[in-house]
Amino acid sequence: MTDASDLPTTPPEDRSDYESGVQLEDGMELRVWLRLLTCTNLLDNEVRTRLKHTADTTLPRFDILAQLERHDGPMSMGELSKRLMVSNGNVTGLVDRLAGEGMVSRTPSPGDRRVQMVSLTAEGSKSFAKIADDHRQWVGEMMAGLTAEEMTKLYGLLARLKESIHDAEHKNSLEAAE
Amino acid sequence: MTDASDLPTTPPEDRSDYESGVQLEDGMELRVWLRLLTCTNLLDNEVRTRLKHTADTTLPRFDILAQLERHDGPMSMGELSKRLMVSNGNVTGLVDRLAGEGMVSRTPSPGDRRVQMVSLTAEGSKSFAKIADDHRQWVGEMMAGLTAEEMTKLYGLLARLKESIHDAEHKNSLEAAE
DNA sequence: TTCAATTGTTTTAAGCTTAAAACATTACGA
DNA sequence: TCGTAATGTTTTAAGCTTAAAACAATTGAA
Repeated sequence: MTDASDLPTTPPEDRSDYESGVQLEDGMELRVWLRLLTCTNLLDNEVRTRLKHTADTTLPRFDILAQLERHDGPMSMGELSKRLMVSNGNVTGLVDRLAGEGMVSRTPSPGDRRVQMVSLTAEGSKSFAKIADDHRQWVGEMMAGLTAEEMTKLYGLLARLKESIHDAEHKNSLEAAE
Repeated sequence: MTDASDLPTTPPEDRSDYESGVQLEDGMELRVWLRLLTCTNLLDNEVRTRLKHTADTTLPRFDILAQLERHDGPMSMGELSKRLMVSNGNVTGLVDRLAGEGMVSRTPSPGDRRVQMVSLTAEGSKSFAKIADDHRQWVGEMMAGLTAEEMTKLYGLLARLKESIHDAEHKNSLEAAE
């Protein structure tokens, strides 16, 4: 647990604004995209920074703990990889580090000797609970400036965007298949 | 330039949906955040994939070319680093690779022997123009499902969110300074 | 039964990223 | 002038990420 004296004396530079380079001729699509990127990165960087300062951990490691907590019981490496939607090799490395920190433990599956089962240790579970609370609070703070109505509207528009992207991807893979 | 036969026969897995793990008790803020992350990653992954397939390059390298093109003339490593809002060491590596590909050239500054000036080669400039066009088109395609009105609303709400995050950051650094 | 295909995991090579240390050069004050 | 502080860049160490190769174990068909 780092105390406040470890924090930088000057606030970290804002490294998240992709909009500064918008050109006059750029269309609305590009502007929306860049602003989306800006917002996501502002939030993402803030969460990563706080995670580092308050819990000395990282977002990918937190994500592993979250999956294990949710699943409630040991999970195989492959299952973790699928749920987190990252490569197998990536999970191997992350679990290595978490095991080194005493947050998770690895045991070979009794049924299938290829399989490694991963589970939260007591410490890992305790640590996760604390971090998840903090995380929820941080995100709440960052969005405190929006009214409930604005959040609902934003949520809806993002759903529309998500659909639109999925459609475009689908069209694209049809073209590629020709 | 890779041809279509290099594309995977099965579409790449969707590795971008962070919303699958939303819990009943999660608040609206967390939901908005996760959907924001989902949309950004869908777009981001799609752009990176297409960049790789059509131009065999990466987003960070494209960003460097974009800065150089916009600036219209040689730029120092430090200036690049500031504009891209990434570390100096990062720029060193990226420029190394771009120079290896013949996209940019490095020349020592005549006035100050510490300074390295970077400029686009003819090939780099040509390559950038092509990629930038493609990029604009891709983003357009992904947002094609939104009406102009929806895009405007989304743009506005994201501005509100951006403000809200900035406010929260400001508050947080005041607390840290106590 | 045997062996080839499949499945689960780790390793490797490459790239992106940062912070901090190391280096090189310039600026500036005593 | 001299030496120290500041500035610009690169290097290093560490972590995240992927794709592809390597390994290990299991499955299933001949």
